[in-house]
Amino acid sequence: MKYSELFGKATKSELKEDLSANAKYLIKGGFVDQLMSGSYTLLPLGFRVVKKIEQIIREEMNKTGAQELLMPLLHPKDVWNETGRWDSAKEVMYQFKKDDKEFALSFTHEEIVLDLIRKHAFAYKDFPIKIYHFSTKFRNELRAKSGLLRGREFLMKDLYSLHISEKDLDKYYWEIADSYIKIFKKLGLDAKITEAAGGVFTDEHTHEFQVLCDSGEDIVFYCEKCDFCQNKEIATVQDNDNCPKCPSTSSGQVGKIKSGNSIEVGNIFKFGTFYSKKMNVYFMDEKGEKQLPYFASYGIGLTRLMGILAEMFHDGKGIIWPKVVAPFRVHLISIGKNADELYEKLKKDEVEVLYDDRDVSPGEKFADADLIGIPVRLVVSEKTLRQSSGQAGEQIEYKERISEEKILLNYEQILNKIKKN
RNA sequence: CGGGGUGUAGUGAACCGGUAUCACGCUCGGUUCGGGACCGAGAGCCACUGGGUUCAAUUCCCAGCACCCCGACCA
Repeated sequence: MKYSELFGKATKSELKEDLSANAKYLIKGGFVDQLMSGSYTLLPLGFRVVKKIEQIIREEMNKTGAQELLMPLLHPKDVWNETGRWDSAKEVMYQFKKDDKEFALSFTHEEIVLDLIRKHAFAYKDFPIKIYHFSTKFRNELRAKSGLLRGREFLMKDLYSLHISEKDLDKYYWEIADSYIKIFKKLGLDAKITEAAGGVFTDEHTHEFQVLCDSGEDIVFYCEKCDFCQNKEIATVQDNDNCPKCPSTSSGQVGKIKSGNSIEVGNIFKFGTFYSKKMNVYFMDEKGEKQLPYFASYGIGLTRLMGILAEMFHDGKGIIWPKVVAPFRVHLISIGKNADELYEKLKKDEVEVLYDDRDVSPGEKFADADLIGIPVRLVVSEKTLRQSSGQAGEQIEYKERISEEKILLNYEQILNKIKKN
């Protein structure tokens, strides 16, 4: 992609001081544009990041045997009345009337999934069912804030699974928990599985995936040694307590409880047969008897993840994207002379490259490259050309966003470095 | 929903009871070209909306709306 042709470029404009870090860098870098409070356009650059996150999640979901589909966002009132959530969740749900019919914009899909199941699955042989989609969620947050971290409209991956036994549900539930941890790890995030309250989803406790982060709005109590972690809202421990989960037999082995701000990056819910019963979802078991399937749902907020990554991985100059989600793999800058040839070569070798071919000053190109945060920066200039004389082949300056070190390499070396990881 | 703040050009700000200024950005020309270059010329704001006070309102007052921050609440 030639940067000159990209829609939604970085801006030199000053932004208001009180913006959260993720909003500031994502807006300044040309990743997103705010339409209204809690609602953002993903500009081409931001859309690429979200698509990368989506693909990582998709691959992990598919590995668990889940199947992707796409469900509607406009829902009739009836289906929400079946579980009583038309009323009980009306605070978060956008509800409206049109031509005397009542609708809601989707804030989740449990009811929709169950309606689907009762029309398409009847026998124990049809289970387990694991279906997911990526789609927009609308939630009437009392207060949208912190840029992409809490919006009223955002992208989410939601997975729903149905099982013929609690045991089978349990097994898959923890498989997904593992899968989530893997996903977050790939994104460079160390997420803690956290016991939490279920909100409008369930009265039972659920598991959230929390990432420690100063600007997070949740507070978690966690063990410094093991994976024990509880959300403050239900916490049974406090700072400096001995961890209840650590083996307490050998003294000195028990971790202390610490607390910290955190951001929720995912959430998994076990519903048992609660919703199936409300919605009359049954299957025939081996004995020909009607049974209620066990149900669970699992969510990850994609746009929130992009926000968290920007929030956590930046310096004073801009974002520092993890390689796996960076909008491009390489940021190519030309100074003085054009770098068209190198650009074409990289494209031919299937390296995702953003080529800043604009006729602007070197300083501006460097500043924008730092702001956009692509992992590798390549520079072609008279200077690198001069330094190439006597070398075998043309030398190109190579610099990683995370480091200050600049080195000169030839094309093959650069390709190796990029392809290596 | 309570508390606080802000609405003036694309962005950020200034001023003022007599319809508006600056910086950045943008356009054109020229000079530049390794860390947000320089010179010159230009375009661009019905001052959020509605009402009130006044000879006169962008300015003062009231209401509404929007956005931001704190809180409550929530994935």
